[in-house]
Amino acid sequence: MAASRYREIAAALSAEIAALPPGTKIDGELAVAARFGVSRAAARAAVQELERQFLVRRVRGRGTFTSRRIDYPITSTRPPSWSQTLRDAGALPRTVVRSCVEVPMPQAVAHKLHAAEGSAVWRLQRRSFTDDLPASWGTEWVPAETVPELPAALRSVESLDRIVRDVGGVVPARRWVRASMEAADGEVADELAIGPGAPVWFVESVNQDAATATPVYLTERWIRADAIRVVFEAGAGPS
Amino acid sequence: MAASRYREIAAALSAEIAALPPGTKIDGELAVAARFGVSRAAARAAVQELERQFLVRRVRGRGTFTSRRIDYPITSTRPPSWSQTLRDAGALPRTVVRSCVEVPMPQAVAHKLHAAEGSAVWRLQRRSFTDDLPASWGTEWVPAETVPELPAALRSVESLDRIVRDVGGVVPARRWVRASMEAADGEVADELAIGPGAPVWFVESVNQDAATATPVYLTERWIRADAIRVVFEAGAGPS
DNA sequence: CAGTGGTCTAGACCACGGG
DNA sequence: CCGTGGTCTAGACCACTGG
Repeated sequence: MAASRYREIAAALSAEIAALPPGTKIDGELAVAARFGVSRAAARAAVQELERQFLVRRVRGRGTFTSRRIDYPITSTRPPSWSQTLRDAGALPRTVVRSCVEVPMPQAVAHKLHAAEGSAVWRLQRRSFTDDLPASWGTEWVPAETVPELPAALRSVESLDRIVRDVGGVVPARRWVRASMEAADGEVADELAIGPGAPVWFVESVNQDAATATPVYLTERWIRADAIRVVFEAGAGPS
Repeated sequence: MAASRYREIAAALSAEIAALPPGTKIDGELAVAARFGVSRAAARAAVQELERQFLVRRVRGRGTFTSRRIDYPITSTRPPSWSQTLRDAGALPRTVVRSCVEVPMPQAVAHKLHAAEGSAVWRLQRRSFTDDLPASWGTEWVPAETVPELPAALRSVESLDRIVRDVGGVVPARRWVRASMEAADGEVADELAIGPGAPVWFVESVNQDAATATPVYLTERWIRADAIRVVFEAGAGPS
């Protein structure tokens, strides 16, 4: 079963930090090694165990900190807004635009949006943070006719959901969504500041106007599994 | 970036094993250490990297083997049959009954099945294997009136979907499903033969009769994320 | 600059599985 | 019995962060 020193230590630390608020700095590897009288390698194994269980987050040069996962529910009823969903969960979302350029719509995107291939579309690449930690990275495809001045709009409002409501005059709702868990590879791992192989979500979503059922925009988003607890729910509720 | 010896080794091994059929035995830690001229710890780190990326599976006493994840799509259209879904993906599913007892229906289950609390229900606990490797473990709740002789039926047929079709005369379809990724804790880790903290799915599903829309049974299932690639899809398809 | 986590070495003993 | 992976020690150097 457990019966290994580093798991005992992990369990002890786990109990200690359970009540601490997220973001609290806790003992590092050397401190744990000294306190429990083990080598640094064993102490490291214990702290890595906590990291695998999403209980702590470690940053080289800074230290080890208590952590929590933010719930991110994906359902047909909830509006597909990253910022709103995270605020509802009590987190502080922040989104940084990496690039926003107008390009001819690729075939694959046109197919999903029921739009004409080659028509003008904004390709928006953004990184999102929760509580100042990188959590998500990906691309949104917004037809230029829906929001002609997207870069300008993004300077005052971070939420794409809000922009298409206010400027485009549509109410986004999920039309189709697909999600799976993957191991982060090179580019994704870099953008999310995690090691390669760390678990990440890949979520693809086509959003439509609630009134007209017309596809409005497409998102392709990678999400850190240690930062966000994606909960997928579909069908008639159990109640 | 990468720039560490063990990641270089992991990348080299990854390329080597890419073409091998799943289940092929490959070099162990000592062999890798000798071949690349590094310590066993570095070789171990490389092989663990491959394990995190779901490329190999390691078993103490036996060795390291190439691996693959089986796609397990969860959609409203596909029938909620574990065995059929896995066979469609080209895997060989096998299910072993751990226990099957008739109990009074708990309140939480009754609520989800729209049934009377305390009425007779089978509580079926099973483990499932794909290609003879443990992949899933969990509980199914089947009202006794639907399948009065469930233990007898299970002796000849493994698929619960098939049994309720043939004996209960209903056609199961997903009514409601909820899924999230968690870190395996004690009991789950034991049943799935993985270390604590390994990534696992928790999938809860209420299935109903396609014709009458009456809830038929409830499943609560833990799934090894390294063995099964769960893909959810909801809403009107992109095509 | 000191402290952190990331990597690495060269050993060691153990539990487990299969011949 | 031997080979496997799981755990552990006692060191070491490095890259990165913060003051």
